[in-house]
Amino acid sequence: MSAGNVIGDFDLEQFLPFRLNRAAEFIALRFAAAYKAEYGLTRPEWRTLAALGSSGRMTATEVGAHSTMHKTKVSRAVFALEERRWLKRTQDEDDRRAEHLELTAAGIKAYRDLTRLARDYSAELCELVGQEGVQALSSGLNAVEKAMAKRGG
Amino acid sequence: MSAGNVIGDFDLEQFLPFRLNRAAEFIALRFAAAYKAEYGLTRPEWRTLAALGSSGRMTATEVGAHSTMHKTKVSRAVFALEERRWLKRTQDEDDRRAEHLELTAAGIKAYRDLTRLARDYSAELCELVGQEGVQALSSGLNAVEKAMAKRGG
DNA sequence: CATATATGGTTACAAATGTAACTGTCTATT
DNA sequence: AATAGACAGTTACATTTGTAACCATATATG
Repeated sequence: MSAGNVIGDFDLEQFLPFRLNRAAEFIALRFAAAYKAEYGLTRPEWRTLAALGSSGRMTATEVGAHSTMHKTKVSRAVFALEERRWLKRTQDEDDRRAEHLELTAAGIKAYRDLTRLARDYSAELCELVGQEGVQALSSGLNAVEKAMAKRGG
Repeated sequence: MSAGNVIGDFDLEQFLPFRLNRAAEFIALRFAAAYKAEYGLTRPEWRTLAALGSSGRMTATEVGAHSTMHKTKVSRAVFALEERRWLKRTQDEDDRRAEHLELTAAGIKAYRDLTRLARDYSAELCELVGQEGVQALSSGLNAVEKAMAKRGG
C-alpha cells in the first residue's frame, strides 16, 4: 500500500488538477481578501479593472479574452465599475454594437492603489513560498500557458 | 513602455494569482468535462468520491479537510452520492454526531472507472504540457503546499 | 435588396455557492 | 448533575454564477 491508499493506486493528493486548484484558491483568496476589504470589489470587477488599467482602452469582448472571463461576468463587472464611476464607455463610431471601455481618473486611482497591493502581495508570496518555489511555479505555468494557446484555452 | 502597459508598471499577465487561477480553471475544466459527461457528477461530488476511494472510510469533516471543501459542499455532495447508492453512512458508536462514510460496491466501480479517466488525463496532460513543464509545476506546487501547511490553508 | 447568419452585449432563469443560523451530541467546569 | 462551550452535520437565505434566449447591429449570400 503506497500511502493509505485503499482501492487501486490512484492518489488524489498527486492529481494535478486537484493540486493546482487547491493552490490557486489558496493564493487567490489571500489577495481577494485585500481588494474585497479595501473596496468591496468582486473578482470579476478586480480583473476588469486590472485588464483596463494594464492594457488600456478595450472593448468588453477584449477584456473577456484577455482575462478569460465569460461575457456575462464581464458585462456585470463593467456595469458595477461604471456605477462607481471608475470606467466610462464610448460607442464605437464604425460598429455601433461595440463600446470602448476606459478607466476614469477615479478608476486609475483605484487601479494604482490596488496594483500597489498586488505588488506587495507578490513580494509576500515570494517570501512565503520561497524564491525557487515561485520560480518553479512560474516556469510550470509558462508551459501550461503555451499549451493553452495551442489548444484553445 | 514594457508590454502595451499603460498606467504604472503592473502587468496582470505576470501576476501569479491570476495566472495560477487561469491555469487551474483550464486544467480542471478539461477533466470536469469527463466526469460530468460520463456520470453527471459535480466537482464536489467527484472530490468526495475520490477522497473516499483513495483514503477509505472517513467522516464528512475528514473529507472536507482532505480535499479542502467547505462543510456545506461536502454535506450536499454526500447527500447526492448517497442518493445514487454510491456511498453509505454508518453512525459512530461512541460519538453519535459523527458518521462514517464508505463507498458501496457501485461507488467503488464508479471510482475505478473515474480514476482510470484521471490517469488517462494525467498522461494527456503530460504530453500537452510537456514532461519538464509538469515537473516544474509539481515542484512549484510542493512549495505552495508547504506554505499552506504553515499558514493555515 | 432580401434573407440568413454572425457578433457585441444584456437579461432572465436555473443551478451552485457561501454565510449564518440551527439541531443534536459531546466535553469541561462548577 | 447542571450549565456552558465546542463540534458534526444540516438547512435557509442571499449572492454569485452559468446557460440560453434575447436585442441590436453588422456582414455575407442568394
